[in-house]
Amino acid sequence: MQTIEKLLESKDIRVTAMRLLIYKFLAEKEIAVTLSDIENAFEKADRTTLYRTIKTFEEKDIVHQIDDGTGITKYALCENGCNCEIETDLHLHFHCNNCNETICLTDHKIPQIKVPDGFVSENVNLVVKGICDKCSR
Amino acid sequence: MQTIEKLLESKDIRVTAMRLLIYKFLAEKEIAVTLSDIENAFEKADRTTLYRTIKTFEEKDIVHQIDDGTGITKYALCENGCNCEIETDLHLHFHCNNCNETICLTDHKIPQIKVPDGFVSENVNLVVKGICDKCSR
DNA sequence: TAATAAGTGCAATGGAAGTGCATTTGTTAT
DNA sequence: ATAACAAATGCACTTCCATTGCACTTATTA
Ligand SMILES: [Mn+2]
Ligand SMILES: [Mn+2]
Ligand SMILES: [Zn+2]
Ligand SMILES: [Zn+2]
Repeated sequence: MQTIEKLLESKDIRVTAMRLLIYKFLAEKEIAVTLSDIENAFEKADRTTLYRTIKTFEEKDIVHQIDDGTGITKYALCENGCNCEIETDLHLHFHCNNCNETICLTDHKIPQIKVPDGFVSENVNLVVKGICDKCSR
Repeated sequence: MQTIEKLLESKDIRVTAMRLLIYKFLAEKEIAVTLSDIENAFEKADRTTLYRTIKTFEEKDIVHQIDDGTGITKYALCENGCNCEIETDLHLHFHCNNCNETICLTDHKIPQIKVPDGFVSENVNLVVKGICDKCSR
């Protein structure tokens, strides 16, 4: 779509074939993906390119990184106007113990967390683990 | 102390010199430790032994694992009667972006998190990042 | 004391993240 | 249009941490 190119340009990211493909791949995935997932989807491309593309997207706040506790970093597109710069993604993430998929619950914002005196909270990572909607029914 | 031996026995863990030492090491640390931390504290012992000791402790719910987002697994003693079996540690963890230390905030329980219909929450991992009390003053 | 099981040490493996450098592709200035 | 330059890509390699196989030692128990 035309809009993806506009989006990339608006974030000072040069439009390349690879970047468009990776963006589309992320956009049509409803779940967070690992680098290996991307690798498998683009077997012709080099791992490094995919890695650096994701890192570029991350720096420019197009994707955010998710640490769901599996030890493998996952990535997902940011919401429109998510402003990761200011506060890292404020929504919570759900990791399914059954299918091992991780999903952004973008409507579910992270509640205010109180910390003891002397501690300063800058951001919060909240991962709920359990059974996802696909696996529970 | 006598009590450590009793504790280990009550959890069906054989008492060995190494295990007592590692337990004591964890007990006197107020922060969560990495395997490397333990390794540095016991240079004479083999990495594998330390690793397996920690894993044994983990299985028997004497320590719990903490994923603070640094990519390196950390460990800390469970609270008395923490019952990790039922619900993984319910308290929140604080990671200091300055000194890189991670601490259990055992008094600060994780609030109830609502998830969408169809999702079943089994447990929650909550890591707050910011500046710790030692670094903020 | 012999048989057995558990604990420990050494070596090696595997997976994922990250980096250096050469090559290719795209942009900009002449 | 061409040359000069900068960014993107591909390949090889490295590092770091987690994990395992197997031999050896130490502790239990028969
Ligand atoms: Mn997300
Ligand atoms: Mn803890
Ligand atoms: Zn699922
Ligand atoms: Zn600190």
